[in-house]
Amino acid sequence: MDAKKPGASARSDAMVQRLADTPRGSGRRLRGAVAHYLGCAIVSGEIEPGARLTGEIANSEALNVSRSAYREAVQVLTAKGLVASKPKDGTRVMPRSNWNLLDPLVLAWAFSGEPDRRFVKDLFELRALVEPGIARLAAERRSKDDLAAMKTALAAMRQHTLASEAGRTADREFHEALLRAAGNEVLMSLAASIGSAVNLTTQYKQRARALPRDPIPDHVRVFDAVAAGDGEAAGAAMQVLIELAHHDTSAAMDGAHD
Amino acid sequence: MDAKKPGASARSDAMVQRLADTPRGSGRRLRGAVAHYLGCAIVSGEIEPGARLTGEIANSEALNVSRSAYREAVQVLTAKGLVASKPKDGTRVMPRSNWNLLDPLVLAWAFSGEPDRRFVKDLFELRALVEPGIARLAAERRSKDDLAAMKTALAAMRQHTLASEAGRTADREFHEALLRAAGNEVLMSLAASIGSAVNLTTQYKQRARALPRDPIPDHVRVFDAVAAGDGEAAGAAMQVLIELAHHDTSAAMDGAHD
DNA sequence: CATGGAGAATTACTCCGACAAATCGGGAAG
DNA sequence: CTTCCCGATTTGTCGGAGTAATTCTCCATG
Repeated sequence: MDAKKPGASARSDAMVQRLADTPRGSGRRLRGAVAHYLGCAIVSGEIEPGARLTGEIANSEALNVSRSAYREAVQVLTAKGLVASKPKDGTRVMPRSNWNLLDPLVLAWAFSGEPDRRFVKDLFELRALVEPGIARLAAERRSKDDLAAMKTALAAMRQHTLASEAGRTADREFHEALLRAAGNEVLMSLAASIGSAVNLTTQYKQRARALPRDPIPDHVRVFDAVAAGDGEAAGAAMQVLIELAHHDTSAAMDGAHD
Repeated sequence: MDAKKPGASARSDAMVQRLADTPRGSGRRLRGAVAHYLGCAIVSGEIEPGARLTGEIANSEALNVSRSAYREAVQVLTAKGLVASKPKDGTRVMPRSNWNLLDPLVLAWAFSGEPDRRFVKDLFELRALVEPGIARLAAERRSKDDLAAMKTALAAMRQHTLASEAGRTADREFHEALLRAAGNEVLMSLAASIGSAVNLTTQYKQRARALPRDPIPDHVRVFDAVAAGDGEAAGAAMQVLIELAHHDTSAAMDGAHD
């Protein structure tokens, strides 16, 4: 059983290829590429929950990486709740309910292929729950510095459009300032995850060449309400902003039927 | 460089001791213990953000573990956003904003010592934002099966008290059934994290021997509203439930001044 | 004096091969 | 039929060696 079971060898080559394809720019190490490869395979459903991964030795050889690198990649997946390992039983994919869907990397893997409609809907439902609340808290607690930061971010958004990298950075800074104003570390952590998901959907929207709306007025409404200290208005304004974003994203996904 | 720099050796012994203290029941491997040790040290602030961890070789020797085990532990921390590693620069603790505070393990580390008042407040703020929304969605979408599951869980809660393990399990099952009814995977993932935090605070409440309130009526109100399909009422009932829990927890933390 | 680039030092990263520990399944003994 | 033990399988841990990336320093150059 040493040599060429042609099927297996063919798949190995394909795996090595896909692994080599995952670009790993500065900082993305080999183990990161392996984790990316496995993570995508799991999140996309290619490997179903309950299924067993091939043994470490075999799998690491198939990917042409050392067992150490492979194991470290598996540790990453384990840390995110995607798999669990036991001696004799091997490494098994955990049920979806155990996955840490809010982890930025897991989100990235989920969006690496065609994003699942259902998943996007769920994400926007979460945003609709949380972000208005953040806006409300921010309106009640914002300091002068917070307002100033939001103001400059808003100005930058006006100058560069949202199509440019600078514009998107300004958008992020606006939301980050809002978050700081809310003064809640846990919400910050959650919002960071959501933010990375937003970036991915935004990217996707652009891929579909749908950039239909000027987001500035909506942001201004949020800012005004926060500046006025009106929590209810801030929450309402943010809710509108999210509903519009959801609408745009849905439209982009519908349009991308090609 | 083999023998006794007395200071370093003393600390090594202490570290080895603390490492041996972390119990690791079936499934908790050595690397898990190392991750626990380092995670606690970081989350507790013992190692401040921006600080550099000692090099792999030195640190793994200090803990009396192999470099492989140590590295895999660090991978776990990296996966949770607590640290980042670069050649030449070493492994540095990331700023708190980068931490994945909603990860169950990170939460466990955060609650391993005296829980931070501020942190608990932030957590309850998140619960106050999210859980009423979950209840509302559940009321609008619940199926007959969901209602049945909630009913049986509620009955179990009545039978065993919340002081027993069976009672707490029933409590978890109630909330899990509610979550399934809401039909949102992302919310499920988030709620799982929150749930683990709730367990920890509950444990803490009991440590402080404060178990002042009968939680059944509140749960019944939520259940009735969900059964009736009244989203607003369900959200309101859940909000009350959370406010009471927050109140109890705060009281327990005040009482635990000893 | 400022500035940019070549090189040295440091650190994490990857690889390898061997052994230990844990777990599961089946077979022997009661 | 139950219980216990033994062996096979798979992950877990170990130690050491060499590679690659990043930073810092220092010197040459403008």
